[in-house]
Amino acid sequence: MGWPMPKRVCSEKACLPAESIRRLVRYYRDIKHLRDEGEKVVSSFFLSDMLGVSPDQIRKDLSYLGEFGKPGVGYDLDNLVKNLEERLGLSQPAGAVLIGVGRLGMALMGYDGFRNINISIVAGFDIDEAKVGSVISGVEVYHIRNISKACRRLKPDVAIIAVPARAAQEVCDIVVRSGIKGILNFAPVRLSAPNCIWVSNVDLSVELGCLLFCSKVGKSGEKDASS
Amino acid sequence: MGWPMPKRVCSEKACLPAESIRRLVRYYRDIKHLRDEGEKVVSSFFLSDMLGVSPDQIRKDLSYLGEFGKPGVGYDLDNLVKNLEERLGLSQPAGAVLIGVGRLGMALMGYDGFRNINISIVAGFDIDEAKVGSVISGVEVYHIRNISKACRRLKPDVAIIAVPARAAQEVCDIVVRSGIKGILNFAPVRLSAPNCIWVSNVDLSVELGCLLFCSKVGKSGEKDASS
DNA sequence: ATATGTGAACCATTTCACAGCA
DNA sequence: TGCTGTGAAATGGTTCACATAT
Repeated sequence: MGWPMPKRVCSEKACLPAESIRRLVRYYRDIKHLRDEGEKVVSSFFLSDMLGVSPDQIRKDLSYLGEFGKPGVGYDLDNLVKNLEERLGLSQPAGAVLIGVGRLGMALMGYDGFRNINISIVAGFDIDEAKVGSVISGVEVYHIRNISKACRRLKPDVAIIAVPARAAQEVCDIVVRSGIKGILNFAPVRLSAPNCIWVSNVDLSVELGCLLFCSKVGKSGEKDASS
Repeated sequence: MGWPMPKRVCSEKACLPAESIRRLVRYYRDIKHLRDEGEKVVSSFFLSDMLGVSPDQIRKDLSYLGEFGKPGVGYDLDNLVKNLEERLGLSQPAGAVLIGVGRLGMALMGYDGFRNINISIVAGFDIDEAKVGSVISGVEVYHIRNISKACRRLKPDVAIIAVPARAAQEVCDIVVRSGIKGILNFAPVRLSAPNCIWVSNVDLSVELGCLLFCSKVGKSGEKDASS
């Protein structure tokens, strides 16, 4: 039984909550932006205002990856960005293949937010011959039957599945056989994959359904940081 | 300071973890599907296999909303679906307005997964005059300046923001002034909104970045249910 | 015998408090 | 003094175990 993201993730050096990773990736992106605006040094308190996360939480999250700050001073931005990049595995450009060039797939191929974390979509795949050979947002579309061949050439780090629910498991199997180790799945189904494969689900209906529940039956009280 | 989803949500009757709500919405969708296939009664163990969540967790989640099962028997599917629908606030059709008819916006307007939880997008809005007046996936597109007027007529329950990051806060302000109580935000920025507004963020870059971290530096160990 | 519902135990994350360094 | 890094405490979600109903 393959299974979705655990609540805690361990590397050689550290073991940290999945929620911390989420926050750290966001810190990285937003802190890099701050650096690009010319800022030099920041404290966890300054970051707290910017990111909407408590200073304690920020320090704890950062401490999972190393010691990047100077007591009494704060964090040197250049240094912090470089270290986060390194520790998060974002220091060299990563590639993703996208399977399913429908409306959502096309939107993802053109989504320029991935660039901010040094990830780019290197190829698209679809079963529809009419789409094969086209170039969308600068990315070429191939037939699904050529995934394995393309993966040998492009060496993508992860795959994004944006096909209809009924086709998702089959695509997942193909992708796994092609040597991919991480899958971002937009299809509203539970994918079965070997334990060594990381599967992360983005379920748009569930997100919208949760929000509706909160806004209809929830009493708005104290709010709090999360995704 | 407006703020993203708390970790716990309280209604008149109950107070439950946000993660439970996520799971419950998913239960609802998948259990309804099971019912439509003709199944009559299920146990939490059966559902566990189907949903990839422990039977204990399922019973606990369901118990937050009420008592829907019969000891020694299981859950009557018709009854369970009806109750979940009711308690989750999904029993009557809900409407969402979508702001930002770019590639992602168009994909969301055509996303038919929302139908499974009785939510439909009732109008699209954009600042681009070329898009105004067009009909995408059966939904008409209006100019952003007409949001308030349209909201008075359409009474949407929630708004979906799919505009570029730089425009998101302004759109958020407009939407809040129009009386919307829940916002699903796809822009990678922290929105500022009054405390009585629920804001849920879907950050595609962060999701992909997390996955990359896990698949590059994470040691694949025991897996576990989540989003 | 079988399966639910739930209080209690357990465990992980967040928050707190402070030692230590600039 | 100001701020980081981190053990320790507190918080809260998940798992366990069992009383209860069929």
